[in-house]
Amino acid sequence: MPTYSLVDGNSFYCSCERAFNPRLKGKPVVVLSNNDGCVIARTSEAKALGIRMGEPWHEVRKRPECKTVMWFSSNYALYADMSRRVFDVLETFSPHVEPYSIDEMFMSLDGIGGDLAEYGRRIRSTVLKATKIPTCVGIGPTKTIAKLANKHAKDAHDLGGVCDLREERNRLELFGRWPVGEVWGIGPASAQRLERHGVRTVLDFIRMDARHVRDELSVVGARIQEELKGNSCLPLSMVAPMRKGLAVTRSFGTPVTEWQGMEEAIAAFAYRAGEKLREHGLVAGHLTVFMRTSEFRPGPKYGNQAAFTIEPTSDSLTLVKLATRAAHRLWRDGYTYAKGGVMLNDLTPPGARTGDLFPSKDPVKSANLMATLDELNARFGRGAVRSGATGLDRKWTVRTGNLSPRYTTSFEDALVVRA
DNA sequence: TCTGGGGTCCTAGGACCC
DNA sequence: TCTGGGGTCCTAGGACCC
Repeated sequence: MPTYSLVDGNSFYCSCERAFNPRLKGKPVVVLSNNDGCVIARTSEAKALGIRMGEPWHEVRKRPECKTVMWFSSNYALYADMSRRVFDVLETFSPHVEPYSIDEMFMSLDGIGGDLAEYGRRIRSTVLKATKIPTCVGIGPTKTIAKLANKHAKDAHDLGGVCDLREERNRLELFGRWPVGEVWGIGPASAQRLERHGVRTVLDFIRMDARHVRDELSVVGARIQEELKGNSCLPLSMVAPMRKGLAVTRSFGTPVTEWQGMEEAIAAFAYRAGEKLREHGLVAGHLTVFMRTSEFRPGPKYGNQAAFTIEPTSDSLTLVKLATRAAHRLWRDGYTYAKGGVMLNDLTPPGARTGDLFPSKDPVKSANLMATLDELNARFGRGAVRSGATGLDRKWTVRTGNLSPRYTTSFEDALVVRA
């Protein structure tokens, strides 16, 4: 059975600010989004004041008890640099580290003997010493369980920041108390659907009929259920897959009512999008432009987007020209626009042709897929599983028996083969 | 039993994540 | 005055092909 751990920086953005400013220690600190609009990170002291994630800062700062809160505009260059430092430390503990987000890293602890909780404590103290970033460590037989363990390590202060849920008997009692919505991948919509079936806790969910889960929550839910049962479906991938798209979008600081203002904004977004593209050494073959009125303010609502294929490019001026032309078609007079953006998709290295395979495609996933395809073909006969089967988690076209349904999804078969 | 079958590509929209 | 900015994956359905 594999062993995963998830190492997660506590109040990461705030901790980064604290790392360079000792006076912030023990004080309520928040980091704000672009334009200083909302709170996107807060220390435990700030949480204790009732400041919620995503709350508009202009509302929070008015509250008397929040007058003393120290606040920072976000500094993503700093946070990315701190994230890399944490990664470097973790690599001294395991050769298999997958950065999942700026503040979370999955690690494989396979083959590491002894007391893993003790190992986790050593990871924490080493990271803290080297980077001044406090962390929590969750350990489990699957990524999804490691994620839950990490959350528990954060909540239960008697654990010393480390929680090991490898043993099933240690899990089940906790699972019976946790709402299913706390599981990684189960959001509000899924939780509501499950509630309708009387499923409230993680334990309820594990005990739900697998086919039923698939019908309600698709393969995504089925995979999560397997993971919670202790069967690993989500492998570690150390190679970052090639970026699939990028976006530059903003809420406007002051609402836009004139075409000229919109034109300038879209041009700036497109220009910046081109810069990002060049930073990654890629060109884009698909461009999307959108604009919309505020969701929060009264008045006439309007929103629209235009998406189209372009000659692959990363040239900012070309992108600006194409994007503003598209924006012009979307523009309607008489509205107060609050938001807009430019998105780029179909990213490839320059000069790539249709059908090229890029080395940056995740080799771990690819190897798993090919092995699984081979096994399925061996089982159902050569050529039984055809293209279109692009992963464990996608459509499988299985040519056995009657052909009636257009696609036969045999996720269960895939799981059997894996096991 | 069965009312063409199998496939690709594209788009839109939903859901979730940090 | 002021309400984030990114991302990923999955599903469904239409157009089109042989």
